Amino acid sequence: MNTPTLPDPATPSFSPLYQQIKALILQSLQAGEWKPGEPIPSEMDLAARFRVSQGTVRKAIDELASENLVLRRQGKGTFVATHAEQQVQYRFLKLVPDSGDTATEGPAERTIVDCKRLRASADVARALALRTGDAVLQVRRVLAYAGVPTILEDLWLPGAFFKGLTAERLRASRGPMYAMFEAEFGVRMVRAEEKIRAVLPDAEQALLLDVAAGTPLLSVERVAHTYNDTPMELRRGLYRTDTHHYRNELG
Amino acid sequence: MNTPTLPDPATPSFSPLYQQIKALILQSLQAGEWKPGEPIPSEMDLAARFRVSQGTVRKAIDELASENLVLRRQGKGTFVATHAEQQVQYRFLKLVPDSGDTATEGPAERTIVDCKRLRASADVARALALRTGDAVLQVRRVLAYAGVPTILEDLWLPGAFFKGLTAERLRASRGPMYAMFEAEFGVRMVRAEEKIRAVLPDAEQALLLDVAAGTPLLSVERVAHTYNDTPMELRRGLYRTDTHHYRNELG
DNA sequence: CAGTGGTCTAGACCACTGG
DNA sequence: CAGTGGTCTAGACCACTGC
Repeated sequence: MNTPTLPDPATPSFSPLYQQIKALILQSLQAGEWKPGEPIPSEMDLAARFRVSQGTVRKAIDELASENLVLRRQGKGTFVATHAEQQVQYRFLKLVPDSGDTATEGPAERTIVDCKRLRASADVARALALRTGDAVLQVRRVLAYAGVPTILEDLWLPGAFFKGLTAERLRASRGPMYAMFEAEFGVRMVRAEEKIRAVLPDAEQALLLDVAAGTPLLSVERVAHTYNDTPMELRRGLYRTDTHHYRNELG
Repeated sequence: MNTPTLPDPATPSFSPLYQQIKALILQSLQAGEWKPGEPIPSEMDLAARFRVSQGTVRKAIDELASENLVLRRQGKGTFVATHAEQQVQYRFLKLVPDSGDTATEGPAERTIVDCKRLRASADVARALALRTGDAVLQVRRVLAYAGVPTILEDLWLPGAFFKGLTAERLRASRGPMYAMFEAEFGVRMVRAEEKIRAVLPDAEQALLLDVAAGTPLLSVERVAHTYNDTPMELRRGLYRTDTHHYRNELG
């Protein structure tokens, strides 16, 4: 399966079999051969399909599982990961109540403030790997916990992938927004990076979050990616951190 | 190696061989059988020592490596992880310059403001799993980049483990503080969790960071742990985020 | 009970490092 | 060149799930 070439330290020209198998499975995931939540073929089946041993398929799937692209369940099978999971809902939201008790808090009350199509500004275009002026969708929403507005988010999506997304449709959907993106638009967020700062809100932001003008807030700028590291969403969040905090684990 | 018991779903009473091997290796790491930066025995040697196959040792070490307790280097061996590594120095510091160019920035200029022994307050004691009133060491320092004070940190260490740590000794040490902890006190930080908020500085903090009173700052409270999840440091950082930001990856 | 993922073994061979 | 970690195979058996 390796292209036989002369040894060349500069361009490694060597990729283990299981990496090649992983790439093939990744292609099928990306092509939508198996839908989110569905099982992929068993290790034995995949081994037969690719003409390799079960152990090699296993190692390929191990990596996909460690990247949260796929979910193993002993005795049942291996399933395409989804943001609609009950267990790991809101995988990308790191804001938790100071009590730590995210269970008792319950889900956020969501208010869509705005949802409109417009042309990408320079910085939005850069973040989404588009050209300035390309069509983008802009959404603004507020999340409240126990009636207290806590998160104000502006987000931008490439218009080409989200045709037909409206404020009504956002309001109608239940559960995580990323789960809706999977079901309605076939777009799955797989990885993201965030830049966090402390800022002061402008007048409009202060009003929406119901805080005084001088209240320090957490600014969280996120770029979320699909497969292939394609950026698919830019999100700028403002978090109140008087009753909540951003929780992070360092390994 | 397994204690044979009747199947009991409630108390799993089953632990795979490689987990047991991992625990044994962990014990040796903890006991200091191999020092930070040193190689541990080869997979073959460990397999012989524990009377298991190389593959089983391999899987045990794989997990230790994925938890950054150990570092594999093909052709050379497996080494006890250390904070003194040139590559991954400041593993736990997530504040980066907005340019992203951490290389050109160079190391921070460090100023030890204060270092004293005192008795643990209730909240410090709780974080460090001590009793209120136990001896702790308190350190305050400022980190500056290109002459601009950017980080103000207060940190607390359990006095029992850091006998003889003084401001002079802190000033004398080069490189990451955690590397010094390893070399001088045999304490290795392995894992940490951070709670992040946006706050306003008090007068003294504003002075030390050379910012106006109303400047929003990132408050980063970290609890760092050694092996066994023993908390060994409480650190409260204030970060300026006008030229830097806290960078986080979501998987 | 059959089918799935999970563990364990033994052995062969490959890629990388250093002397 | 010998020694290390890294890959790959084939086969046996175990634990978990659902029918």
